[in-house]
Amino acid sequence: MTHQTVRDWDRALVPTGAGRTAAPDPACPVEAALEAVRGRWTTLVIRELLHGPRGYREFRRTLPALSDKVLTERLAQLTALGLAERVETSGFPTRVVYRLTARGEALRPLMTELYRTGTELLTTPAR
Amino acid sequence: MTHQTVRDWDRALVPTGAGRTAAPDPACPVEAALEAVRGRWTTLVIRELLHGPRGYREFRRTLPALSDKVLTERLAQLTALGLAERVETSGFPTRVVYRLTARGEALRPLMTELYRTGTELLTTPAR
DNA sequence: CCGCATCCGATTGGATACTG
DNA sequence: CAGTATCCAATCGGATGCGG
Repeated sequence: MTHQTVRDWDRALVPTGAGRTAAPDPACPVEAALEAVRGRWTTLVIRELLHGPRGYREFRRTLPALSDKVLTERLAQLTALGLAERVETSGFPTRVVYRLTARGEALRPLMTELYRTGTELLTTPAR
Repeated sequence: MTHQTVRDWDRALVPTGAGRTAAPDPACPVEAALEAVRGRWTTLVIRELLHGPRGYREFRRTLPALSDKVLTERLAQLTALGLAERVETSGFPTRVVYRLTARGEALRPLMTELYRTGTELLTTPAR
């Protein structure tokens, strides 16, 4: 067996070179995924969007303690990442909704896994 | 069909009451999972630990840009959450290693999923 | 109805120097 | 070797007030 730059355990855990970073790097898949759910309230906003399109005031209703500023920031963040989009209906009165893009739907398995892992952590005592 | 407090989509996405929070809450599984991977360099330290036990200087070698301060913080954080443990061998010279606990091993599927989702996000164009 | 602008206190993490 | 301690700049997020 010849020398290999990539060891077996390395391949299993980080299949591509992008995962073997020596420092935080936006090109690392793990960083990219975390970027999408980063910040307080972000996963809550995503959860709402996973339930379906939502108007601004619907967020304010289901997440009462979320301020205008942070909500605006989160929607801008998700929009900038191409995970959600702002849709303005052409009727009257004009209605604005935010909805997940196909890209945003890619977060569903991650959210499920976060939920599953978190449940495991919460149910198994730390010590 | 009678009225239900919990709708079907709700059950699928957030199986238990803990997932239907109206604000950020440590008791929410998603928050609990994110707490474990929170902070710059954290997933990199976890990745190293998923490869096996590591000494302090091994971290400094494989993650050269990681400062003493943050490394210490991350190891303390993971230890406090019961995800890693500090093991001091009784031989001479004394050797110190950090290794994942059984609880910490629970993060492996999450790391894999973060990697998978991130790869999907990086390979599908935002627009 | 759907936000944006500003202020400000708290948290974060990098740089640097020091210790058992 | 295996960390601590201190300082500081940047980021984050809550409160409040304004605007199309």
